[in-house]
Amino acid sequence: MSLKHALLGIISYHEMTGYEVKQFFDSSVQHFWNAELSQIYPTLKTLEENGFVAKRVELQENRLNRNVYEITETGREEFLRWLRSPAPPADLRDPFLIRIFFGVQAPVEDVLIILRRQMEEQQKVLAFSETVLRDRIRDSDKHPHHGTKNSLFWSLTLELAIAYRRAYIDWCERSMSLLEEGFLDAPVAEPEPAAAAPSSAESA
Amino acid sequence: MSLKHALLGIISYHEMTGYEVKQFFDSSVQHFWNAELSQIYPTLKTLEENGFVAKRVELQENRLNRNVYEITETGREEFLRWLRSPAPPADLRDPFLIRIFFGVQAPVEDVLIILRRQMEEQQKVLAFSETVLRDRIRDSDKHPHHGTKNSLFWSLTLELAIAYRRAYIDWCERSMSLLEEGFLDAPVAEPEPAAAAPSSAESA
DNA sequence: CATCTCATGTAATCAGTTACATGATTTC
DNA sequence: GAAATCATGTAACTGATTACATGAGATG
Repeated sequence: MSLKHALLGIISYHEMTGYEVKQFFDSSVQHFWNAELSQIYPTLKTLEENGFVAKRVELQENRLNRNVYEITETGREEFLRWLRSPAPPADLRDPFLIRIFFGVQAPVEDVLIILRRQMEEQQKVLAFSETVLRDRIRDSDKHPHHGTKNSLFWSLTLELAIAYRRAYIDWCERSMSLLEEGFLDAPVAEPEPAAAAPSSAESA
Repeated sequence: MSLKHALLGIISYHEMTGYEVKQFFDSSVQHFWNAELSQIYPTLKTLEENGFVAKRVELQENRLNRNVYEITETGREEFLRWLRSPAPPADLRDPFLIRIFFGVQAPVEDVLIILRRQMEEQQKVLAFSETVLRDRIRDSDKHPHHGTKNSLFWSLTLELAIAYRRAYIDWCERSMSLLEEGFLDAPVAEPEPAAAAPSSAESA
């Protein structure tokens, strides 16, 4: 499980509560990873059982006590071991491509519509990455626990995300052009005058 | 769940057993989706309960009977409805990027090593996509159930996968260059003559 | 004689999301 | 007075993988 190691990595910067870990996720690695609090809390517990982190309870008045986790020496070793261990290339798992794959089964116009919509969504994500997220990294230089070197690695991950979105958008454009060409070659959807009105069934 | 619709899409070509569906996965959509038999069989069952597919049992001698599934009219309607419905952009979930993100915590040489290894793995996937998979599409034109139009959509999905791998490889190269430059700027890992030998602990 | 293909499933486990439950303090 | 922030968790469910179980026929 990568989450365990992601948590170790985060806590290795400095001690943190589960809640703070979640904030870290939302403000920094959210473009390639995410985790809910309901997953973070139990994972911290098992990490503690494994001896990779140590818990310290900070008593508070009139509100829930804070469980502050700190990385242990074995935790740090385990994290570094994992960091250098080989990672098989992540496979693409994209539900949108399922739609495209079966595109013959719908009118070309409809496929063009979903392609355009997908492109727009991807553009939104890209825009967000290129503005908000990049600025966030720039600002992080000023903060403690996040020196310039650290933000170099942070931007590397962001640049991959950006490259991916750009490639996706380009692909949408190329696909739309191709389909428009193909549409001209074989105008199946046009209302033909005589006979054989192709109704829904038995196209297989 | 996308699997349900993927199965509907596959079965909409022509009736099939669960085993054949798995073969279809392995030979055509494997570059962006996968499913195990242990997931396919129960899913076909629920699809049947929903009335989207109909099961017919083909008796066989001396071996297990074949459960052949055929799409129903409602199944086809549901599939087309889903096909045109909007798909939110898939988010990148890449464990390798977690390693890079925390790259400061390891010697630069080690990060360069994992980057190179990742690049090589991505190149293998790319090579496979550009040879085997492309050929497979070309050959599919001759087969029944898979006309030229169908293979157009098939190649579209493959081209996205290829574009993604290429972008990934480029990014690996750029990242390695950047890190090599940065390494020259700040040679932290070099054996310094005097004092302060930085041993493992308290770097946070 | 071993391995692959055909053909079906169940059980256990893992990873992740959504919903539920609680409650004080701060900000708008 | 409502909503967001801080802070903890559990329970239910979904989606996917791995392991288990069975067994005939074909290929090498």
